[in-house]
Amino acid sequence: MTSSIWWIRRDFRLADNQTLTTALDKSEHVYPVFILDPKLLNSDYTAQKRLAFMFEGLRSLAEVLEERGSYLTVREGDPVGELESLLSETKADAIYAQEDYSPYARRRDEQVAETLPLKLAPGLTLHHPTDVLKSDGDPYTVFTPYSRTWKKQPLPQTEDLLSAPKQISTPEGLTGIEIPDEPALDEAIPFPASEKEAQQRLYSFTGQISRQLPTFKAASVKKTNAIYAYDQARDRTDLDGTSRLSPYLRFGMLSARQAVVAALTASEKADDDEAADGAATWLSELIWRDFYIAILYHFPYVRQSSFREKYDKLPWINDENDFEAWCQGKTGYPIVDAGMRQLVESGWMHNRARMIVASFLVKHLLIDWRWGERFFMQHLVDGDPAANNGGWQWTAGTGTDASPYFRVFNPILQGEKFDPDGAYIRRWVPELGDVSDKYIHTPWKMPVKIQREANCRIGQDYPEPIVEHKEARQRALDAYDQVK
DNA sequence: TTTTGAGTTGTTCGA
DNA sequence: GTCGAACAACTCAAA
Repeated sequence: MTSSIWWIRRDFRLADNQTLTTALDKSEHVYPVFILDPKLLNSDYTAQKRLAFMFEGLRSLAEVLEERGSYLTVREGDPVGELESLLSETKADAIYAQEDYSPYARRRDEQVAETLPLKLAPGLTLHHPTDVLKSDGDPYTVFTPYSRTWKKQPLPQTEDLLSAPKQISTPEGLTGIEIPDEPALDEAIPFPASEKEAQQRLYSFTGQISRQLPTFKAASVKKTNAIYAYDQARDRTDLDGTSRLSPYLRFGMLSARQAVVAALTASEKADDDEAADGAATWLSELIWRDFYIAILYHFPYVRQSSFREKYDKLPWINDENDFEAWCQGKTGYPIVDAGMRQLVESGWMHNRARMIVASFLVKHLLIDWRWGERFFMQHLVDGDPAANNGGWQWTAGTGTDASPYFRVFNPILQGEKFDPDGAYIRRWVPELGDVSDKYIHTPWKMPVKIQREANCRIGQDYPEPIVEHKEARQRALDAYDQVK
């Protein structure tokens, strides 16, 4: 009778789970275990909303495990110590876990492996960070050639996806703690936390359903095939054009492989150029995810400093009041404030808005990108160290194939382009609710009479812009000039 | 080793 | 309103 432990970390799923499947192949009994790591529960980068999503996800996972004759055991403490006692309590002879590539996770897993039988399986990314390398064996630092090589590696097909096990045999008697009730996932966070929800969203977004996915009622899905409009619609903050799958990929309620297979299949079925572009662009986003995970794997120092050393010398101003205004969504630039309030209220921000607010913080306010990176991690349900760091360094121009220094987003123009009717702004900045289209992106230009009519007095109901765009732009260009 | 082509997501200015 | 060029130089990847 062999037993093993399935140590769940970022693979909250039963379908297409190489870790779980291996554990079931190699052993008769499998104990699903989750360990609450105090270091991750209480760090500077912890988000209460992300914890809430995680706890809810654990509850969902516990339910589906019970439907399959198993149960989830939750412990809290240092992973090495907890796993040691779990091994002795269960007499298991192996621990199976999905490999994780962040610096903290790698250090933790090395420590565990020093004394305990830890076996890692792939699944977080499509390709392992060491599987996509230049011909000389060095890692890529530019996305486009990386993605070319990524696509040349063997890609999965529908048949490769692993079915969810119907039965998991877990002997009774292992005890743990209750999954915490607090923080709770409130209704403002539009992400029900379950594998089933992830599969529904993948289906509604790509129109692809694979026989290996857990069953659900396809009839309940209304929106279909947004992936085919993705190329155009994804940038519109006022539309629902993105996949909204990031939290599910973050916790592995969806595997990278399931997402890639859906993208490739959708691509094959595309019947015009626009549809094909949509599927290709979404696949590209999935490759970006692998890319930034690989960057953090090969260059772990990016967590602390710029990918390019000289940019550590950027003359940041780091004004606390400016930062506070940004955090609260009170910069006086409607599109920036809408994005920040969406983040703080709902735990998620539209990708286009992320770029706009990030550019504003780094370039208009000359605040260190690490402040913004940390704030994002403190609020994002989908917060992932690799993607978040990569995105911030790209915006700041300090990273791998970064945004050119002279590319300073104009928050007015960005608003006009990507929220043309101001619907996104009015949704998240209620004090601008009655402001007309003419002034929605530049409310400070309203004459006093119009302000009164719009129930929005600038300086009282809604702030004056904290910086003037043209001046701030020039100040940013000068600052970046000093590094050159 | 040298050379060459290319690089996510923009803005501004002047014709 | 629309359009193309300039914004700089640098580093990377691959031949």
